[in-house]
Amino acid sequence: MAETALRLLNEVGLEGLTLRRIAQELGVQAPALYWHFKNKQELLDEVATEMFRRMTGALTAVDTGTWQEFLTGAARVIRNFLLGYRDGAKVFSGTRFTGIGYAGPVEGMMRVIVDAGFTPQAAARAWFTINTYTMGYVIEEQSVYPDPGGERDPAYELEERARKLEGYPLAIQAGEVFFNDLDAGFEDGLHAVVAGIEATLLPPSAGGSAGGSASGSSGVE
Amino acid sequence: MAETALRLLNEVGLEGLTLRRIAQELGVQAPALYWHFKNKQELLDEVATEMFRRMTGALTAVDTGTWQEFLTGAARVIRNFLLGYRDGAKVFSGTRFTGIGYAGPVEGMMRVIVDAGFTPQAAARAWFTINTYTMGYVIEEQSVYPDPGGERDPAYELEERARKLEGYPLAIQAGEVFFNDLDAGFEDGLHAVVAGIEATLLPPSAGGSAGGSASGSSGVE
DNA sequence: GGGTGAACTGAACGTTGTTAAGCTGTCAAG
DNA sequence: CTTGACAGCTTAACAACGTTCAGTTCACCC
Repeated sequence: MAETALRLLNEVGLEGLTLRRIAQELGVQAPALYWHFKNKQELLDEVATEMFRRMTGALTAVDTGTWQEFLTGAARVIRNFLLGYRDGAKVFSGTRFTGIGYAGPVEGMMRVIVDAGFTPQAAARAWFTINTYTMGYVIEEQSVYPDPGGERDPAYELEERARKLEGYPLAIQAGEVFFNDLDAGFEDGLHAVVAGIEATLLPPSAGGSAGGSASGSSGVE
Repeated sequence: MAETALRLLNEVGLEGLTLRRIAQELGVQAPALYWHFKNKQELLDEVATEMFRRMTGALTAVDTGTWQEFLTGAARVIRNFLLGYRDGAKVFSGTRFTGIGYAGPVEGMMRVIVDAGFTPQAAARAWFTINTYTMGYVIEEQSVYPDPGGERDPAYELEERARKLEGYPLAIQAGEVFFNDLDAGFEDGLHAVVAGIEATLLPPSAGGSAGGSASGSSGVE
């Protein structure tokens, strides 16, 4: 059922994923879904959980040679999976997992990082930072390339953009860097984040340099 | 009008921001809005643009002493602004700017980074990476703390979480690190990203170490 | 073979984004 | 002064959405 919704997601997108459409796909009337879910959000949570379930297979197969290889490998797996579903990143980021099926995989991944010499706290920060970057990147990416393997959204045509931004050469160039080679862009940012984790979160004992914590900043405007 | 919608956003949230509600706030009937906007998405684009407009003031006032100070300062400004609006990050990430008002500020920020010794390409990557991290972080953050200055969403209660995840100590600890001190979490990740940018994107001439580009990876599953 | 409960149907409700057609004022041109 | 154009709005309505509720079907069990 979550499987059906997930398959449908790629055909109709997130905003086309209505309860009536899902029910139709199941050969059932819409209100029948309420026997299985409290509301639509709970259905979406189940969809996200199913996505994560499918991820974990590839995720536990990631090379755990060095922690750098592991983190970059894991980030690539996550990105590729999210890109595999229409609005994948949006669905994933907007929902909470159901059940506790995620606990095992999370524990395993944390284990790898901790065994590489990170404190549990630093490991969590490292993992969260990598995840945050990956999710943020794919959300942006999927608004430029809305469907998996499809064409660029016409609103991002670079020539017209360059024409409009005449007089702002760096802004034009920035746009071209953003929107042209998204694979390379992800890799560059990923390498930066991993290098930064080594420089600021890995305790000195394990080959890094510093291992500080942070200050606090707050207040709006 | 975009100002009205933006003010309303903080009262009713993104899902409560209906056309009828906005119209009511303006002392007008809902279809009147269609004289000014093609559809709701265009209205939301205008809202996001207005958010950015308000940001640029604080953004151009960021200390440009070193590029590190500038990037961390800019990231903090962006985060604080996004946190200032309910669902701010979601609104911001789901919409494209209207007009070309953003071009000047973008050009200015790129200028700062380029003047610090980055190639235009590396500057764009650096800026994009910082932005991606910040957006990703705040999206996650605002799903834990939905309204500005408000309380944590009850779904993220840590004690109950710890009870459910008994037997997965690292997963429990990871959750506590995630959800407890989000200011410190942002700062830690931000410092890591900045340090990584220095290590991988800043050309050797300007005091860094490496300045490589990237490979390509692709394919789903 | 009557009862129990899971799984579903049919009809309906309130709300949403959006469209179409028509009304009201302002203001310049004749 | 009238006329007409046009910006800006209203009223009415539409299809589609998430959701609720009362009732129906069907399998299984004592």
